[in-house]
Amino acid sequence: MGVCTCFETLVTLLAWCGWRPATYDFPPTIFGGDLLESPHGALTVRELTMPSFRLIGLLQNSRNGEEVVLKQDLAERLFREALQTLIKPCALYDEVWCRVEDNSWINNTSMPYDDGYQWRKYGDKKTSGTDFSRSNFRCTYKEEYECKAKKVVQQTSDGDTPLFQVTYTNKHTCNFCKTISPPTSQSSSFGSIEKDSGINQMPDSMPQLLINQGSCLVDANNLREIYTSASMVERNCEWDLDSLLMDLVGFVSDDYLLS
DNA sequence: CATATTTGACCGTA
DNA sequence: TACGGTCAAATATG
Repeated sequence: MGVCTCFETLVTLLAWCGWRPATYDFPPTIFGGDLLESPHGALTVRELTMPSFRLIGLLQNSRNGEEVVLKQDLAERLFREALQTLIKPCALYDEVWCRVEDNSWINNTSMPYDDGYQWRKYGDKKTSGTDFSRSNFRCTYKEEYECKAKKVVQQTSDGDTPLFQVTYTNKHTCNFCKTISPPTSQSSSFGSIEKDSGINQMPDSMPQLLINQGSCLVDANNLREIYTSASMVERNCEWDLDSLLMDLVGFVSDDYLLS
């Protein structure tokens, strides 16, 4: 498993667990630049898109102007952050999805994140009643695939934990770079939690991504089975996290030593 | 040079 | 006429 595949795998797993990488997908001015700190302050991540994880961008940056840390150390930090998030995903991201109309979803989040699609900003408006501007995005592949998907990002509050309202309209028809999308009524797992008051969390179903593992494609569900030990299952726990960590760090370390 | 963002102009709606 | 969504030329970025 090469290093990029390793990271793509990790990001896929994280996406499934609700982890949200920091990106500059949203107006950089909000954060004063294109380097964002993840909310729990573990890493600065740059130029992260899913599923094409831009490893170079990640490795080029470290916190607080430090010299780039040792690659293996950086990898371990990333994975440890990931594991912490695997254990407590909901505590880190108190986000809520609300359905507005049939083709429209609102996501209130303290952390705008790369949702796996590629967007192009086409407008920025000052709106009445708020000091924050509203950013309009359309799918990058609007022309190519006649994709009508759009999203609007509106910061709704300031302070230590600013809030953002992200409105998605129309489903993607491009089927390009899809990882996580607003929940759909067709989502089987989503139906079970769509009960009270129209407020929902993201569905917890594994994204149906195929992960390029060497020469063969492996369904993400298979990966989960690999890293789920019998004892963990018995205790109704999720993952054999230590095994996952050691394997991932091992993959990355090997690649670093070769480069 | 290709692609993305910024930003004022334009236009539809209420 | 105010507001907000979109366009598109200018500008930035890699």
